[in-house]
Amino acid sequence: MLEYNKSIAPTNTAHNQEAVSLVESYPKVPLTVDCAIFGFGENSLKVLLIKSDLAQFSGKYSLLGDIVKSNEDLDAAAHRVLYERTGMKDVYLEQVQSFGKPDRHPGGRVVTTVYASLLNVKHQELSIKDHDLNWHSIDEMIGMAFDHKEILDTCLGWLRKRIQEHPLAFNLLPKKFSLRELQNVYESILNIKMDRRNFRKKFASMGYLIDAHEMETNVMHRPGKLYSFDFALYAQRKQNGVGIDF
Amino acid sequence: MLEYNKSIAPTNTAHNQEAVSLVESYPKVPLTVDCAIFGFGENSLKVLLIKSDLAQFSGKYSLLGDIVKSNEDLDAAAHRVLYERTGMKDVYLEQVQSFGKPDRHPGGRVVTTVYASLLNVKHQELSIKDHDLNWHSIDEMIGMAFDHKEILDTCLGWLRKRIQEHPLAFNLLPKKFSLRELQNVYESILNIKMDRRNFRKKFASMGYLIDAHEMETNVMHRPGKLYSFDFALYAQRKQNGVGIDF
DNA sequence: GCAAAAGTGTTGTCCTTACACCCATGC
DNA sequence: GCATGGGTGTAAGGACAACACTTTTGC
Repeated sequence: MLEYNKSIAPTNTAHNQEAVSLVESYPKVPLTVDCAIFGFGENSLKVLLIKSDLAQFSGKYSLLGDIVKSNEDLDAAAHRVLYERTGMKDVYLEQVQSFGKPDRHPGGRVVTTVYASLLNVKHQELSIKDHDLNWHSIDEMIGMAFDHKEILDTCLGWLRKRIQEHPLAFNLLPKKFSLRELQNVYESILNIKMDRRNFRKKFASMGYLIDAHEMETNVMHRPGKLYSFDFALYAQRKQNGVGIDF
Repeated sequence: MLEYNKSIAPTNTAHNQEAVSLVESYPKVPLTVDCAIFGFGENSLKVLLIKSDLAQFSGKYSLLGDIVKSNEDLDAAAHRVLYERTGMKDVYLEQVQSFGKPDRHPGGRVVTTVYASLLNVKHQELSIKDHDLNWHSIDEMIGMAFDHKEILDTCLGWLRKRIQEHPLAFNLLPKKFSLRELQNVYESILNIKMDRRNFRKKFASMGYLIDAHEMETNVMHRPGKLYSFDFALYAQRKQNGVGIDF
């Protein structure tokens, strides 16, 4: 699935001239990517936002976005935005949806393809601070530019669904984490309370947690054991089609 | 969620001029929509395809697509394609994903936003027959133009997942259907066999099936009862947030 | 010693699965 | 009367939810 067909790369033939002429006749629209960059810290889910460029949206916040270059893959554009804004490479990124209402941008028709990205906040302290780039707690509703509130709501819905079916939580945590931290991620994102014993049993029975043989430090209470997630085992089981729940 | 913010409609102010100038500086790309139109008939899942326009893809098939007009909403464009190709309005349509590899179209850079659509084949007999428009069984792999094989695979994955969580099957069936027809839809799409008794129990317990007090006709065996799906009840329960499985 | 969270098992309920027999209809 | 699918119930197993007490550490 999703195998890329390399046989369609342009060649200089009569056929190709026909195709080129066709495409040249197409209307063109400005295309952007926006990234909803989620992170987790201080026991709550956060999203990275910048202050809007436009005077019209003065004081309002927007998602991290940029134009798609004329010969750039959409995924590549999203990774580039992330790199330019935060300095991070090799970050988990997934396409969520495209938004194309004709009046969603006050400057005219702009279609945007939205990606969601999950970061470990701790690893991001080096980030570039242009445009008042900052983490904002999801709960505090702040004024947002364009249709970015709608987009963020869509991404949050996406995240809530995905985290129950895929091991996304581990992209929001350090490599080694305690079970309490893991549960906090789920509770914050889903906005529910979960039973600690059942939560631990569930993850223990899945068999993806590797005991790091380390303990928490600098906590004001009994320290918990640290674990890491067995991404290799997960990939292997997924490949084998063995029934997995997430 | 997904509430549309009407406050951003263009106005003729200095602010707006700033935004307009900004958007005018953006690179522009050709944008299309493609529809993977699924239907169900003769006990198998089908997809509507046309013969490709391009000589380069002579004999190959492609999804139903068209350009997005410069001031057209993406959803509206998809509905328009559907209407122009099949004559149908008010059809179930959902955005699946956007594809933007720079070389996916031999004529140059074209980004496409893909929608999946589910039709009742029986209702489509009036359809326009341009470009050799025809239903093709999903199983028979046929040569496809562009990256439409990849796109179709993505849509099929989407459909398999969605049909287990949402009542999409009823968009592929007549208003009144037998439980066997319903089960056939699930079995064809998921490519599995299901136990008839458990299947019936499951749907009976959900409470969404309305007894039409009619029987099948023209079948070579004992006729089954016909049911319709209680869309109103489904919408109501969904609204109330009562825990539902699909 | 007190506050705060770690760690741990059992029980009941519900959902899912597996499975077999008689019935109604067309031919 | 035979072929084809319609229609039905039960029992076992697995997953999930509810629930309380002891332990370890920092202060």
